[in-house]
Amino acid sequence: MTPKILVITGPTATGKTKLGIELAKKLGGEVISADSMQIYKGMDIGTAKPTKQEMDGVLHHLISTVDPSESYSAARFVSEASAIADDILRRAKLPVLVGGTGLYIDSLVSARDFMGENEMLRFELSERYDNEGSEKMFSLLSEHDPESAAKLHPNDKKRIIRALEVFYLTGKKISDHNIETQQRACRYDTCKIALNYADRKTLYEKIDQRVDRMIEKGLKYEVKALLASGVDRKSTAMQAIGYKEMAMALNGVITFEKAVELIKTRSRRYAKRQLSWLNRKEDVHWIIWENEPDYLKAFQKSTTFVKDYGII
RNA sequence: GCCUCUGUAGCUCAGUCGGUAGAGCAAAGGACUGAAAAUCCUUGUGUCGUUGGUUCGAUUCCGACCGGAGGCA
Repeated sequence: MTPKILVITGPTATGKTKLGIELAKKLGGEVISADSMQIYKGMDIGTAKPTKQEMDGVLHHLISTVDPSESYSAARFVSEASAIADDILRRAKLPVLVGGTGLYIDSLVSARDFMGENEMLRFELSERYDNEGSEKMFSLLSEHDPESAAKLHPNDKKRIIRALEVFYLTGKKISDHNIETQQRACRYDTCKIALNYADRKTLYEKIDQRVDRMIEKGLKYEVKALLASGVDRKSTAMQAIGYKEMAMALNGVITFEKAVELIKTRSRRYAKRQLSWLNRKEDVHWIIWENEPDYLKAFQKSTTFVKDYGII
């Protein structure tokens, strides 16, 4: 029988962390973070990691486990998170997957695997893309893997390169692999709960407020420390919203005020992308806040979802 | 008080030698299979400050008025 797990997701600044902790506490669960940036050490304020107090005795996994100089990936998340989830289940507890990184969540629950990589090859392909042009590389992909090419735009450098990388590395088409994995049985049965605000404006206000709070808490100094420790500007960790902008401000490229403004608009756009990812999922139970989060109500609602699902 | 410049999309601005308008940013929508807080695609947004006049027709020309900026006193 497929094991059952609980998933708490939604766009940034909607209260996933808190609800996740409440539910884990009451249901005898442990939290597995599904967040591509909370995974990094030393990035606490800007990623809104829960503090020890906020965790309230609930065990948390995959937070601050990776050095910012390393680059994490969906593939690595799947292997680590599945091992942890299976261990939690073995101990007869409930894994509560909490986070906003949709690709990580989907990849984990659908038992997706990835087709291997070769950094050197990827680098060469990237060079060729820049030198020979997008159209050339796009038609190259059309030759080897027309199905993938049909789904991509010539400007989509990242995906064109990945598809070519897979082809040159394995001789197989990434599109075939994708179709095959889609037909595969899921690793977990999930009760998915997603949080959001009824009004887009309210969501954006909450995001703005949260950014202001991060600044107050000293995001600037966190980024300063990170850079001082030698983290590369181009590292995946430094692509995080809040970090790249603050790094630019510290470097004098933009003003501090401009950085704050940029962090806000990019966070809003990020939330929009998260929503567009989630909106096409049909198995999501939405909990919609009117103006302020009502955790008591959300907790009760979630409990009924979980019961209906047969998790408890 | 007088003179000059100025008022066009949410913002910054372009433009129409008179035939009701367009860029960037913001925004909205979408995609997403080893960077995903990443990356990529698509799309608008208007009483052209108000009010008279000239004209077949005014956002465009002329006048007045109301905002804004600067200069002279």
